[in-house]
Amino acid sequence: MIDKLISHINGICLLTGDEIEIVKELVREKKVPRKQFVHRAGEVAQYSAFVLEGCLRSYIVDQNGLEHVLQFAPENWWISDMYSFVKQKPSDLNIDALLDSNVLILSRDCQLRIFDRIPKLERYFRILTENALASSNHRTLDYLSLPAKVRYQKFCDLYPTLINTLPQKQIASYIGITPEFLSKLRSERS
Amino acid sequence: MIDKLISHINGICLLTGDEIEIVKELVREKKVPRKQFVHRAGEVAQYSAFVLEGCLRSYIVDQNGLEHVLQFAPENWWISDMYSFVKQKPSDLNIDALLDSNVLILSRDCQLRIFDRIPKLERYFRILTENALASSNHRTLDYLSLPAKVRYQKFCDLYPTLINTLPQKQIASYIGITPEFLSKLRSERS
DNA sequence: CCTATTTCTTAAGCTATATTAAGAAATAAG
DNA sequence: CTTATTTCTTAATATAGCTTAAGAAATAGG
Repeated sequence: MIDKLISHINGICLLTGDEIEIVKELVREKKVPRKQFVHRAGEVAQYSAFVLEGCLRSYIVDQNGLEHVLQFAPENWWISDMYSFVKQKPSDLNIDALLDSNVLILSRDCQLRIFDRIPKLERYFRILTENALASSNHRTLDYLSLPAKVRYQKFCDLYPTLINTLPQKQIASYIGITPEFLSKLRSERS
Repeated sequence: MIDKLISHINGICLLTGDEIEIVKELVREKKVPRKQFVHRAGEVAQYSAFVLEGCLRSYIVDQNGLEHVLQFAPENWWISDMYSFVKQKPSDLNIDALLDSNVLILSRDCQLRIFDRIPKLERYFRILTENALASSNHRTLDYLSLPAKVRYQKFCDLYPTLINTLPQKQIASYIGITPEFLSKLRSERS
């Protein structure tokens, strides 16, 4: 299973056999049943998680008790509370499993230590973070410039797998509308 | 002037005298008068820019001809079309100057070469990108969960300098509302 | 200084999306 | 299987924020 992570890293920068062994020692495999938390609002994020199977999400709960999804992490995605993980301060993100999942966890300590031992991995994470920022920028601009229907269509194009595995409620939350309104959009033809 | 960049880098990871010289050779100073473009939609982003004086912004123009601001970059901020800069593909962001400005520009080629020569700088940019992603996540969640008035108040708290130097129009665009509606919000008391 | 341009304000009417509610359908969990 | 829980749908009503328009104020640039 851990080979999924190795393949992912190798897709960005090739590791030697020794380096692969080091990586394998740094991460820990963990089962996360549906609805179980990987990180709770108010706590300092200890880990970043790489999803081997299943799907996690990060989200906040607002003053009215409504949830707002920041990120979905299906197979082969990393997920963390970036702010809390990097600054080692509490923030208000929650991370939990939407499906029974299996993940690898990496602590910030380990990550920082590994950056000194294997600069190639600092590069790997730099590139992942650059890509994540580019995607996030794209999402921000979509939110600023497009009506809900178009944002939904783009979501379907971008994440066709998620459309079939996740409740519509979660997708509505991600694109920033109520589930009732998404239901209405979907019932319109074209 | 270029020392502003050196100080900024030193605030994150200390450079040796030699390294400082190398950095100085890689960037180029450039004046950017108000309204002049640093990057145009449809082109491949050659440069990332570090603002020494003035203020730049990145934005898109939507189908209706309306502008939507992704980022402001006052003094000591980096700005680029991250997607285009990283992938070396065209995208639809524009970057121009809101005030007469003075910037340092760094090409992607130079940046990648410098990462191999001075790993410390790969670290510097990794950290900047992590912080930018954390901020972007925050903005996304604010947009999903807060009404315009609160988003405006948070903007005022976060960027007090910009409130006084930039046209309200630009700020309205950043927080995702029309200038007319921002004007209305501002006229309400409390 | 003077003029052109850009920005800001106000207000009336409009629309995309939210809220509430309640039943139907699907799914989870004993 | 059966029941409880969660999710989805529909529809009526409400509202935050948009559009349009037009004048006032501020600013840029000759």
